[in-house]
Amino acid sequence: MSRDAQECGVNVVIGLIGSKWKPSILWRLAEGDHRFAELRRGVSGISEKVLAEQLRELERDALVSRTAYEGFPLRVDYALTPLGEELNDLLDPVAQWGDAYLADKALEAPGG
Amino acid sequence: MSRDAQECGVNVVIGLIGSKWKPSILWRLAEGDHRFAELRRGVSGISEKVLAEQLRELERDALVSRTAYEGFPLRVDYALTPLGEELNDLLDPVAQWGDAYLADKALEAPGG
DNA sequence: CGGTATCCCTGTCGATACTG
DNA sequence: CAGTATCGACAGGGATACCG
Repeated sequence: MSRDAQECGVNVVIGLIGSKWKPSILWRLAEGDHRFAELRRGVSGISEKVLAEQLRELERDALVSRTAYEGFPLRVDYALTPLGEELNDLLDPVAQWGDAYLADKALEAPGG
Repeated sequence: MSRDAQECGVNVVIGLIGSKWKPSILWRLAEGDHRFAELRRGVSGISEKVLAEQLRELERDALVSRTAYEGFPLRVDYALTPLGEELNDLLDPVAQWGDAYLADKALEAPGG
């Protein structure tokens, strides 16, 4: 695959978090550690398969860390890495802009 | 489709520019107006169909404006709207972070 | 609880040919 | 030059069932 699209930097970030669920996962994790089931509930309609998938990618990309505990019942915690927090912070103004954009659009097309 | 994923704001922005080529198109446009063929060359391996598609979406989303001139040969200019510039500016630090991320990864896996 | 395996559906993108 | 039409490939994601 490599990078056929320009390496705008933005493309890198989109490659990292540009999937359907990753931003939501990251937001949840920004609040603190979460277990698998918590994320499953917190994120909305995501399936187990996809959540696990996204989590593995996030882990691979060093944005999220996974901690498994030995006891029973099974327990695994997911948390943002420093890198993940960095990105999350960076994305905060973007999120605000996105909200404002949405509000603006709502005004233009109230009948939506 | 609507928005099943959380409206994190980031998801909004990803919906706007999270496709394969839009960031690159936006970067080009950030340099100033461009004609269709200029974008086609500037963006790399994008096909006419996809470029036209992306441009229409960008226009629909009020990020890009289209200006057609009557004369011949045909001439159409694309430019960032104020909103588009806003977003582009906002994304600049994100792009820098993305570059740094990439450089960092390159160090970790030189044999990549 | 915390996952993995399977199968399918859909959207996105790519190649190519054609039009005003 | 600046697109549109058509067809096909492919990856991401969804539903469901099963495992340690």
